[in-house]
Amino acid sequence: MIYNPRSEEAYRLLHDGILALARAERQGIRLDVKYVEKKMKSLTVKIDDLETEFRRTKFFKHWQHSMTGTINIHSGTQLSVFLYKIKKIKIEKTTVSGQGATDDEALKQMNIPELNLLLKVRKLKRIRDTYLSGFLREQVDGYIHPFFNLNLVITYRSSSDHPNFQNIPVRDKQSMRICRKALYPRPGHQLLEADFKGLEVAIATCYHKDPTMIKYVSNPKSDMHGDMAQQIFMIDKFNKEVPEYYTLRQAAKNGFVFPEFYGDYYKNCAVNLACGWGKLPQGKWSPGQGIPLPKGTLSDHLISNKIKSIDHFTEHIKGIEEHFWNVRFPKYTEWKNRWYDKYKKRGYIELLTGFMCSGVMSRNDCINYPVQGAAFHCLLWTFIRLDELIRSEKLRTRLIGQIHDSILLDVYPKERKYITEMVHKITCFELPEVWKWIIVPLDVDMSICQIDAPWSEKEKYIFK
DNA sequence: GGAACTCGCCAC
DNA sequence: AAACGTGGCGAGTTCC
Repeated sequence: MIYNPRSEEAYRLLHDGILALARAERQGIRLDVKYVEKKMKSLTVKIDDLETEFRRTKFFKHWQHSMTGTINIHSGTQLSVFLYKIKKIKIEKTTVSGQGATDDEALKQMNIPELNLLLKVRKLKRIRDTYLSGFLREQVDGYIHPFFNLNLVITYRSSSDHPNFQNIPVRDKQSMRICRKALYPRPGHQLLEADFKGLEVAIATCYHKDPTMIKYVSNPKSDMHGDMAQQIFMIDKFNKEVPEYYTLRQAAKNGFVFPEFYGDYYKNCAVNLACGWGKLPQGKWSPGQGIPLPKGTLSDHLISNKIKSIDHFTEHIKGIEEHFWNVRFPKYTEWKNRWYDKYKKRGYIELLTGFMCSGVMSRNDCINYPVQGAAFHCLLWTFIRLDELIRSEKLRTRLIGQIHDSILLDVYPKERKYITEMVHKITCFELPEVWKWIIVPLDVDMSICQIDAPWSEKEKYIFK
């Protein structure tokens, strides 16, 4: 529901936005149908081989004898019964409904080699049955036409379906290559991706205006995640060019900073940091454990700093969390409290882009929704402007997709220089000019594929 | 035989 | 006091 003085502008954003997105839907993304069909077949062979291998193991025989009906090795329910009721493995992790979990994390923890076969099969099946078969089912004359919705997400973000273009694998290299190798530019064209850099952090800063955060997001040489890695892991001379330290920086970013922004708390962060990212065991630590560092391993380093167990580490992270919110970013904390109090008083919150969120919201919801929503609106505004530009100048480049803070274009190579300059101009200059509430610089990262190359072959693009 | 649910997992 | 936000989707399972 939109009911505020800026509702006309807010309305126009969604009106123009959905039209621009509909034009992208109509354009579509080129699919290599032959490749997908071939790959699905070869994946099927691999999956069958792995399943055959699994069925020969003692583990499987035991499972089979333990039950009366026929086994479905892909049934979480059956696996849960076998692992926790028959084999009586102690439940370390439960599902939301309280059953013993059988997800990746739970199975890895058990250290049963046969389960690794099952995990491999799961991954390959997902590639085949979710992504490749989805592409094939949805393609028309060699093009997929993902939908982009503006009316389904509570935070005012978009969603995508038929097929979902916003969850194609990227982090896992094998899955990324297989899935993204299916998607091509038009003949003679090249795929270009433009991503806002740290968009949600920048937009959050426009709400809370914490001076330390303003410095972090305004100074390209500063490095919040590096600083947090240095503090969390107690590194004297931190240098993100050192590969081992870069890993710690990734851990700090994805295992502490972002979860804290979303409202997580230190206990979860500590376990994820140490056991997930750092590969340390739960309980007491011994020398030589965990990921390697320039000298020794993570456990060696932490033990030398008097942190000898997950409990010690959790206490340490508790201190880091307190420092993070009370010393490093106190104005951010004040804003969170003020913002939530305001919601409790009025029953709604207002986004910087003029939209309202109301209804029952938790504290975390109140703090996250306006950031997610306004950040996506920056993307949508850019998308609309690019769509107008491409149509008014009758360019051959096409807008073909969008993933929350990034835009995918199918670029006519002769227009590449012009398009990338315009993307830069629109995102970094025009947008903050029009929306005065954007008080920190915005920046955009671009990556590109060679002419006629698929999406899996993306490289960094330096346009300046 | 389909609707609704749970679980697991992909993205940002 | 509470304790990570938003989606889509496939497969298995249960309910009617």
